[in-house]
Amino acid sequence: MAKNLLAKNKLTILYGLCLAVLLLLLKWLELKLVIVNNAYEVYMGAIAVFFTALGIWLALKLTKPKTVIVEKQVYVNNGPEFTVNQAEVEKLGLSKRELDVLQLMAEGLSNQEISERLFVSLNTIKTHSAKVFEKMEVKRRTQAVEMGKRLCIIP
Amino acid sequence: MAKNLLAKNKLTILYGLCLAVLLLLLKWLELKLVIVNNAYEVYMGAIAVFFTALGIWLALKLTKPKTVIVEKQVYVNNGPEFTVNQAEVEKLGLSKRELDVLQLMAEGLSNQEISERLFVSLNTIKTHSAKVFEKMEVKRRTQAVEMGKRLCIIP
DNA sequence: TTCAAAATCACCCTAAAGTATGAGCCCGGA
DNA sequence: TCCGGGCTCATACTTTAGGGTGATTTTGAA
Repeated sequence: MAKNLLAKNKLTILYGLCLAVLLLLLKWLELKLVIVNNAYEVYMGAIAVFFTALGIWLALKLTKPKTVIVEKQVYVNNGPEFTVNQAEVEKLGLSKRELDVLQLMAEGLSNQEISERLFVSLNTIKTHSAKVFEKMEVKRRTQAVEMGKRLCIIP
Repeated sequence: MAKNLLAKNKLTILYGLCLAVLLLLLKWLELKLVIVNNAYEVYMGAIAVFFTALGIWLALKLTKPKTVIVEKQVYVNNGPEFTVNQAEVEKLGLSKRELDVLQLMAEGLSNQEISERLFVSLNTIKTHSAKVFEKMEVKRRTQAVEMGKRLCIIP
């Protein structure tokens, strides 16, 4: 957010500076060189071309790219032998404790029961589960368990 | 393709016309009105602003919208075919509707979503789920799903 | 040592899940 | 015809889950 504003301000400042420099240049030309009155149009044209280019450049720089989300199917094998898919765990960024909570969730325990099993408070389990849901991009514990099993994170 | 070219030419012509008109206007002003020499900068500024706007407009009109393709992975289970363990279902005494509800539960759906999927009210789903829990002798939906999978009642 | 992430816990509030009870409708079997 | 089971829905209530925020402590890596 802050960076974006900075970038925009940078461009605005740059733009203002360009204008100022151009005007100074014109003034200088007016004072130091012989300006034929008939050459007005040339200057006008030059300015027009320059600022058109600047406008185009600005537009190209400032327009946000449109994002298109393409779903890519990934097939998951769920053979009889279970081994924790460590790669998936790391990809999701799940910590040890979060994984513990997810496993106990998958066993059908309530948050209260999980907290008793792990010797921590109910609030702690709520925090962990919330983080799990956030990282796995799900809304409910049932979905988290579903996904966890598919990804071989839990048996 | 042809239409595209036509459109581009149209814009180019329009652009050229704009420039010509502007120059004519300036010439006219120069000839017919009193132009204070000190007002140069004002005209320059006006031209700059106008052509910058024109450039931005041109860029926005002519460029194809920038697209960034983001691949989102969707995990799909392609395990061996699943066959319902009918014997277990009968042993538990689960009705067809109760089995439907259990299956959708296993997919991580909320009671609300299940009710919408089956075109019945939320209360009906609550009744079904309560009966499922009673028949399966579990306390929570997560436990029901766990047991259902173990008994091969659901995939 | 210092810094960031992980882990812990609390409080408040809303949403969802689950419990209990009652009731109406439909269908197939006794 | 009557009965029971399955399915539907409702109301009222309690419990659990989940969201949001903020705080403290622990710990591991730079």
